[in-house]
Amino acid sequence: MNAPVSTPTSAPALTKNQSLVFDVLTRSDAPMSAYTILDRLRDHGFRAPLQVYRALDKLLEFGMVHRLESLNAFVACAHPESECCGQGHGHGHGTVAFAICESCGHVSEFHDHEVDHRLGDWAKAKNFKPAKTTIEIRGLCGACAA
Amino acid sequence: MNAPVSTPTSAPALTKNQSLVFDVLTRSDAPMSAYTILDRLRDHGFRAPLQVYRALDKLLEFGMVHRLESLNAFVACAHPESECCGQGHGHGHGTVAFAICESCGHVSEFHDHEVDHRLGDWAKAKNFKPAKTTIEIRGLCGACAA
DNA sequence: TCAATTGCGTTATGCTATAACGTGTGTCAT
DNA sequence: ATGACACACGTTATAGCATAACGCAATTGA
Repeated sequence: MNAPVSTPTSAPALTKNQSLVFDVLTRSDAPMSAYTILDRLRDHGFRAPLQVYRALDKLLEFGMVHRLESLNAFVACAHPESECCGQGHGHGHGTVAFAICESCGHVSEFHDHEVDHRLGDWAKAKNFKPAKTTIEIRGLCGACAA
Repeated sequence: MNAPVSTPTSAPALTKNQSLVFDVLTRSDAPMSAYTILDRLRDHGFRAPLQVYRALDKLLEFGMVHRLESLNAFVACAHPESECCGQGHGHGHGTVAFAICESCGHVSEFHDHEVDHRLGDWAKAKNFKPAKTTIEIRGLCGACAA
């Protein structure tokens, strides 16, 4: 009774816990820490951090969620159009960047092919094999910079 | 007796604690966590994390040390030539990127003007005011990818 | 049917970071 | 000088983030 439930639609089937965590992240308009997610899900039977972290690990693996390293927090992927951004799944469009407003907490996810390319060139030149690339810009969004 | 001691050479004068922390980081060829630094400095009278974090805060402010967000660790700035990389000090050359080897722990610091420029353009277009930008590539260095 | 895999729940623990308090010491305008 | 201020420091306690290690339940597939 703990196996993933396949959906009629698409993408990897999520287990109950994974769905709950993903839903919470999707509804949020700001990044959430694992412990905040845990608190939101107490009513649904969550008791321990590991329940959240395990679900997050899978969602990260599926490319449905991103981790913001500079915040120790998580967001749902902003462009769910066709299987998303993952690296190592073949599809997707490479590295994603984030602009994080330090005032309102809003996060904009975007992709810049040229940036990707430049970093890839550097890696190639140095014989470095990239596994995962993090790009996070912290500052003030248009609304907050007013 | 706790005030910074001015050196004959240059740069902001460091206090004793700041010097100790900076020295430890400079001698290390891999990033160090605050707690690892603390352990290295027990013999020099360090007893509590705050002593390390306070020194690190200043060193970060001076641009002499970088924080690796994806590692929760710190490195000495790799290009001490003329006052370094800082943002907000006027000098320096903008955002710095890091390539982190997940096998040997070695970190390469570099700068790509074009990447900087592209991210700056995105920000301008979105009316986003960047304060600090993080770029970290994790993977395998040439030696370890062998 | 049996072994392997995967998800789950629980308890305990470890690592990372900061809050809040008080002390000492320089600076500088009065 | 003296008092106000800023800053570095030391200490204790606590908050916030993440994982180790155990065992159970269900699914899969040889």
